[in-house]
Amino acid sequence: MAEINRSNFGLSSGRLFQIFRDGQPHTKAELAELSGLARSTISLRLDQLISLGLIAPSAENSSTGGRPSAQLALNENAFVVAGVDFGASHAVASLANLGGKILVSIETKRQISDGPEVCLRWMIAELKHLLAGQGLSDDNLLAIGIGLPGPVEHSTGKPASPPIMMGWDGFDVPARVNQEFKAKVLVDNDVNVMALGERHVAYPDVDHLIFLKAATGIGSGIISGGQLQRGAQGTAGDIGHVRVSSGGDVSCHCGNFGCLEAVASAPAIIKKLVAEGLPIRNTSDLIDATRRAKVEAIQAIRQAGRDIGEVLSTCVSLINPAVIVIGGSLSSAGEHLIAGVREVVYARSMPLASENLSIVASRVGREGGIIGANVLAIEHVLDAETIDLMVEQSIAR
Amino acid sequence: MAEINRSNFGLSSGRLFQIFRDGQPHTKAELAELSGLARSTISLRLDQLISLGLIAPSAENSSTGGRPSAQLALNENAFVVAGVDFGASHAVASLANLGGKILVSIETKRQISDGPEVCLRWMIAELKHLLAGQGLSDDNLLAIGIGLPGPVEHSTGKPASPPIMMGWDGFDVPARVNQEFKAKVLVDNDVNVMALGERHVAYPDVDHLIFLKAATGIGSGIISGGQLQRGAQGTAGDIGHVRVSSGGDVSCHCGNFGCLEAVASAPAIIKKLVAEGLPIRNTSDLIDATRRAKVEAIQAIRQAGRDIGEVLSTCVSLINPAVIVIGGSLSSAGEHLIAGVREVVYARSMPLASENLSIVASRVGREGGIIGANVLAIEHVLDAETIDLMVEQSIAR
DNA sequence: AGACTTATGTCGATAATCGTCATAACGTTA
DNA sequence: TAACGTTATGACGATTATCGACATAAGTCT
Repeated sequence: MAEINRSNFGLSSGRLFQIFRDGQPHTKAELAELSGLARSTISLRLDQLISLGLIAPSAENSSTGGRPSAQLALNENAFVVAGVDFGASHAVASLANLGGKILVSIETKRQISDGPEVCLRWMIAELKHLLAGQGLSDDNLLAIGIGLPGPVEHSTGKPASPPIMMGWDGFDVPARVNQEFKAKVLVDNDVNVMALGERHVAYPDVDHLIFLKAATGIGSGIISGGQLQRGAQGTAGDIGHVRVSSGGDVSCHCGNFGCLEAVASAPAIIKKLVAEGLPIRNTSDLIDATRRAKVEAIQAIRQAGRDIGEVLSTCVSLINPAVIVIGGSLSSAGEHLIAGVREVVYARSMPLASENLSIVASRVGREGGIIGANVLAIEHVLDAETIDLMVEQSIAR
Repeated sequence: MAEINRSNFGLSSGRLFQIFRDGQPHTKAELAELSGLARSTISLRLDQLISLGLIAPSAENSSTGGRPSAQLALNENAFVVAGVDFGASHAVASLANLGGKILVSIETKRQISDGPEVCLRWMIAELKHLLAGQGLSDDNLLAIGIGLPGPVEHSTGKPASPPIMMGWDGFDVPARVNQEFKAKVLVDNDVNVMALGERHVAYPDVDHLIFLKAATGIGSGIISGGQLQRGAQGTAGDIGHVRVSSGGDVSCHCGNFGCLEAVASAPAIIKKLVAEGLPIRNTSDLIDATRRAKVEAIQAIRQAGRDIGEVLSTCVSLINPAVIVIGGSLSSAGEHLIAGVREVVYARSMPLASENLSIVASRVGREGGIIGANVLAIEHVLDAETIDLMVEQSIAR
């Protein structure tokens, strides 16, 4: 019957579960030693997690002379989460398993400036559609991660004075979504979300990482001390409007002069090249030009890299990261952008801070947004407290 | 009211104790409701903490119609910790209670370049002396916090390639100290330590704070997300060698050009004023000159403030702090330095990041170092795990 | 003084955890 | 193939930890 196993002391089921988040299989004996609890107690706890589906037997262990130990591992397919990435003029919705593997995704052209009601209605309809396509009900969806192109107060899920998101300011995104899904809703800045995605895929063990996105705008997501840093108002990492030396008195749409974004963003570079007579209309034209080894384009990209590097060298002094990842559409232009970044950062940084610093191109690329959005959701779902709550509820009924 | 907060289940004595770290008195009923445990269980836990001396009855509560509840609060005098602050040419050793209140301190002129053996031997002798003066034995000292003027790998307590600390590179400070004291030894950069001190005294509830020290050198301590950020190599916050626009090709002792420290540090300002013919030999001459309203000195300090502000404006974009504290000997020069900082930071920062930003002078001043060093020690002592360990050991005997 | 209210400590009841033991599952050896 | 050694597992009684109720203490109010 419903034995009430309240984990009052020591490791609760949820905290025990954290051990499995590395994705590796573990034996009961191993867990018992790690936690200091008796094997029989561990068994009880694991039974709870197994009955929830979160843990499942994995490949059998080879014998060490006696009965082989059963291996248990995280069951990535126990539930699904959703990851949604809104850009300025596009949107992607996706479902992923608990391992962060994208199951399905769908992209559309959609203006963020259409406002929250329109955008979120699209998202909700699309998620319901994707769930149905996977043969799942709404209850299988435990959390929804959303990336938005502007500052977000993550604790409440409300956008904060976003410059390009008309109608979104202060809109209670989780409340709106929860009218349709009871899943937990996590909202964050899109660049923060991309930082999470990059870390999840390529640098799971790095605790100090800066992700820089260079595209129409320039922004960064900062992971320091293993945690995403959001700052007091949720604007941490907003480096697009830092003044750079080559900025001079170039005016920026923010109202100031000489901002990084005013000289090194895709529109800024295009504007400059057009003034030089090159027939470049958009970012993909720009990328093409660098692929065709058009000298002016390459030089412009490289200079943008130097400008970005100037700001990043300050970041290196401040944050002392182990890895800087360069992403965004501009980074598709081969190694030219990164070469410029490296040139300046390594010239300007103190030896101790730069000797173990890697400056690399994004490995996940365009998928970083939705992967990160899913990671945002997964981190909530697999949190010890969330798991403890699930265990409790499953005992209650 | 009747909501049982089970997420706090598994509340060990150490974790229960965390509630008392606010220094406020609490009643058993309050704790029981907060933790979801029965009052009788709470009583058992509290008995353990009381027998350790960590908790003690405080002022009686006024009755609300029935028997008044007994109030319990953190007993700040249960143990002592030590805080030691090494500067380039001076050193301070102190003892404090668990509330961070300095009990005694002693200062001396001492060159850090004398090396770790000489400096630490002085420290050990002085601490033994101070303890004896308080009528305490070595066992009453639970932890020692040490601030050093250079980068430190906090996890190991070893200085990392410090520029001005000859002989300290890689020296195992905790191991040396533990030859004499069994107390836990925590080592960190002196500016990080000052940030902790400032926060403890003046901004206990602020989770995003930057402390800037402007003196012989320029450095900063960054508290973000409630935690001191140390970076991958322990050099986070090292902003003295960020290039500033007014730096031009002024050479810096680090080997680079145009560093903030090369134009806005005390020696840099003095050098400039001397070149203008003013009779200024050291920092206190400089401060005096500003007190006597010497225009050249005030202008130089204000310009230093602008230079520092230039770097801090980038920090604001990156970290999005709620408070920036300006400390160090240069900040003693009235409001001139801060005025320069404010001028640039508020001009350069985005509205959302600056509307709730305070830029203020250090309130603790010279004592910040030792207070912070003690806080470093206290944070370890009052940590849930440390307390749990103490409880366990007291049960064992 | 007596009724009422609220906090506290005690103690039996109950639930959670532990430790032991019989058993299961494997390899090895006779 | 059977017997034996080895190691993991589940079950169950023993042990602890926690809970909940109750009697009592210490106040206020009438």
